[in-house]
Amino acid sequence: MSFIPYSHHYQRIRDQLASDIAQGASQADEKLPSEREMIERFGCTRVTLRQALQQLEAEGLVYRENRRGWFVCPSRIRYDPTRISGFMEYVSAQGRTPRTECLLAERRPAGDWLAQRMGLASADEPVFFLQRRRWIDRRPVLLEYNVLLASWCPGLLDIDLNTSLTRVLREHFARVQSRCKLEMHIGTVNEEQAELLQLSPGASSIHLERLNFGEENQIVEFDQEFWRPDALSIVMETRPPEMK
Amino acid sequence: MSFIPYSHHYQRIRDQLASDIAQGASQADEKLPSEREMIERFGCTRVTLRQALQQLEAEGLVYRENRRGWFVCPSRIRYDPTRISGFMEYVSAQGRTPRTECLLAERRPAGDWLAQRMGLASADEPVFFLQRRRWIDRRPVLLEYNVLLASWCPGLLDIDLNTSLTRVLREHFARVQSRCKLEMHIGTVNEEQAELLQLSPGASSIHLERLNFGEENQIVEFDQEFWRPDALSIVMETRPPEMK
DNA sequence: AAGTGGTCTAGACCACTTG
DNA sequence: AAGTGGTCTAGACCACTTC
Repeated sequence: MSFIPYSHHYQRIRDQLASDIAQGASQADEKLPSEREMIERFGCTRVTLRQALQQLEAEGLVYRENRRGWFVCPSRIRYDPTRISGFMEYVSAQGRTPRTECLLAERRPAGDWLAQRMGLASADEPVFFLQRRRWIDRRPVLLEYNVLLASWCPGLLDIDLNTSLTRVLREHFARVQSRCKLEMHIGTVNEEQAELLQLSPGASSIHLERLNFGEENQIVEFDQEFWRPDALSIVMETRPPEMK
Repeated sequence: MSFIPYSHHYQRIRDQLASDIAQGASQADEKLPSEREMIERFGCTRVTLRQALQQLEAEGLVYRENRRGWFVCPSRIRYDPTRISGFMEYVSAQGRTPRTECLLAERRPAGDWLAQRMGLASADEPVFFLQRRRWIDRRPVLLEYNVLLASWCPGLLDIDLNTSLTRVLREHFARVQSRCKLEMHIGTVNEEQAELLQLSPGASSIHLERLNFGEENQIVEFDQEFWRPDALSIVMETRPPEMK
């Protein structure tokens, strides 16, 4: 008898589910059978099955909706966070259906934390605060918080924001951003964010922060983005730093 | 009696461990007590304790070394993948101790896959293939695979590569790279990679691919990097695209 | 109302690391 | 040799979604 390399039960289950998906037995965004159906098929306990599913989740092959079940991941969206082009544009360009939902839009004083982050002279400086949720096809993939200097785009709140902010700024205010500073890392979502993204509490996410600069090289916007980690592939091209 | 919001047992355990860490009861890279000690302290089963630890792992507060136990995460290294400056430089600059270990360095034909990826005329084009492991303080955090056009830096293999590749190219070959194309996403490591990074099999990682261009804007190098996801914060600054 | 996923218990065995 | 973490079983209850 030939030697068969040892592999754990959950690994074999993972492999079977992965090959089901690869062979197209399940389509993108399609729901997998219930856990109790799957443990019958694989002859294991739920603990073991869930270990296999969590592995596939980390690989970006399946995703979970809180208490709703497991689904097959669609392919990733390619996203260049250094480009000014908006979500609506690049998702459409990749043959998918984007949707933007404005959850909150208000004027408020910046406050200490933001004033420091944005280099404002006063914590009373008025800003617009937006919270938006963005979808690709059937799935919410991104929670976005925008903070804009109110003096830079007065009257922003009178405009429909369930769309591309880039375009609104360009068309209503003739505003274009020049450069930005980015920071990103892997983290988790809090309870509120989990609910909005239909994630299980404590699920992991890609956290992205951006400081945007305006025409005179002043800070005009501060963004935070929380992405479902399986939803995107981050791409960018650089040019060499210019000599001074 | 006031209403106390419901929270799960594993969440309370998470909170206690998190506050232990925040208060400095455990230092960076210090080992936590064994799981069996902790379940005694918390009065739960190992399943529940491990759920709490996996949550903290996703947050980047603790990390795991396969079969060795759980450790407290040190702070993240800030890394700009668009900069040419090397690992050794920016890790030192942040007050940490970097180490580079060259695991493999050989000359070989590019092969079909790489030839296409790098836009080479022939699959026989010779390249140097390097595999290096990089450490921060006591911990391996990065697995790096470099493929360099042999004609661009002949004799590279005669040089000590347990150091900064950037500096070797600059000092021995007077080579500087101009721009690059980046792609990154969240994924998992395979078995070999897990072992080299002392990760549990199937652990998640940040996967980064880079195509580097030389002086005449030709592709001269293709890299892949696999990072422990808790080890870094990716930062970058952009300039606006130039008008044509 | 039925079924689902999320949480949890109380054990067990094994391969591997540590002393 | 002892102890550790990784894997796994066979259940259970509950909150929530779906029908």
